[in-house]
Amino acid sequence: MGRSPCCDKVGLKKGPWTPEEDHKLLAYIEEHGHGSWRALPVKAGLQRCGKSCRLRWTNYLRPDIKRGKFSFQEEQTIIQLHALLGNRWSAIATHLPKRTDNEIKNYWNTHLKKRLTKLGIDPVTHKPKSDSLLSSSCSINSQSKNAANLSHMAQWESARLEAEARLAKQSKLRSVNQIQCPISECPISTQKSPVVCLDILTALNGGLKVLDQNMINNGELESPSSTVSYSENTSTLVSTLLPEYQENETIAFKSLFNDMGVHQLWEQEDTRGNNTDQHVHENGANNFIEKFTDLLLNGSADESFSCGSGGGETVDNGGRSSGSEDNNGYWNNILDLVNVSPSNSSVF
DNA sequence: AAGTCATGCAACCGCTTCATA
DNA sequence: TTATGAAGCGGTTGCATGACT
Repeated sequence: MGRSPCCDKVGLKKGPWTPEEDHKLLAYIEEHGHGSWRALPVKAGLQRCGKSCRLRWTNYLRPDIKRGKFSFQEEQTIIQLHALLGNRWSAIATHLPKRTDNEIKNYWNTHLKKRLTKLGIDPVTHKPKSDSLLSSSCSINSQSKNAANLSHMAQWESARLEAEARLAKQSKLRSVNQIQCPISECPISTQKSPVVCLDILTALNGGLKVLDQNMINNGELESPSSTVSYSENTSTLVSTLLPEYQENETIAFKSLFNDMGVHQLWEQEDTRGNNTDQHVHENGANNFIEKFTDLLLNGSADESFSCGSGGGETVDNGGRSSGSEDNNGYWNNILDLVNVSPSNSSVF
């Protein structure tokens, strides 16, 4: 509610930090930790507001910050994540260790946004400004199939990234010594639960893709989604998808899935209508991930899931809409375009 | 050499979210 | 439940620097 008044105080210095100020801040935090940012400037002998100190520390002085040119891999990651998450720089930064949200934001605004624009791609929607970019080299039919495939893959990836970001956020809130699965009754041993939970989500994601592909290959379905995979017996599914886990862990997860009613999440979708309807498949898939991640993180499926929802657009906080249903199918194409246009080419 | 423009980045501003009394 | 303070976040600004004329 109330905005911090610290920066309104007269007599506080603004503008660029001097090396002396940096030294004072660094020395204080190294010795005492930052504690309350509001109280820090006085204790550290700085004529700055706490907010300014926090910013200087998090964006510049923190020892775990990587500075310098962004690698090609980092650029790819930013573009992918921006296509999925929009201008949620802090969420994007969680996937780029040692880079700050401010640095990523600046790099996007000064480099990547312009690069996409030059390539004829709208940096907001991540859609080509003209469809000709996508249709020039392939038939409309194969294009639509590819788009459907990419869209489906992107939705899974979107859900996975969102879950990862949320797990990362959750993990910050937990004590280092008390890492445990957000589900209070999680039957898996606590020492590796968060990682295991993310592994499970990732494995399910990857496993379902494999199942889907197998079915497409076998001519069992045309769409990139699988009704059968959704209604697959949960125990079989877990055993199939998670062979790397010890038997007792797999059993525990089977039990967990059944206790949580996860196996019913797909069935709820499947029983609503025609199973051959691709839209139903995708909704089912998204609902599964949505509810599953919510169950993992909150123990409830009530909270709306903002990314990759097959039935609607993505709206993040502040009303910035990124229209993910349409967007998700495009970012692989975008990356393909960017990938063939290296930073040092004349295009940039 | 001087002036102008473009670029990159650090820092600020103001709003939102979260925690707590 | 509400009010408040603190922290987080994203948009924007302003300055330093380099390129260009």
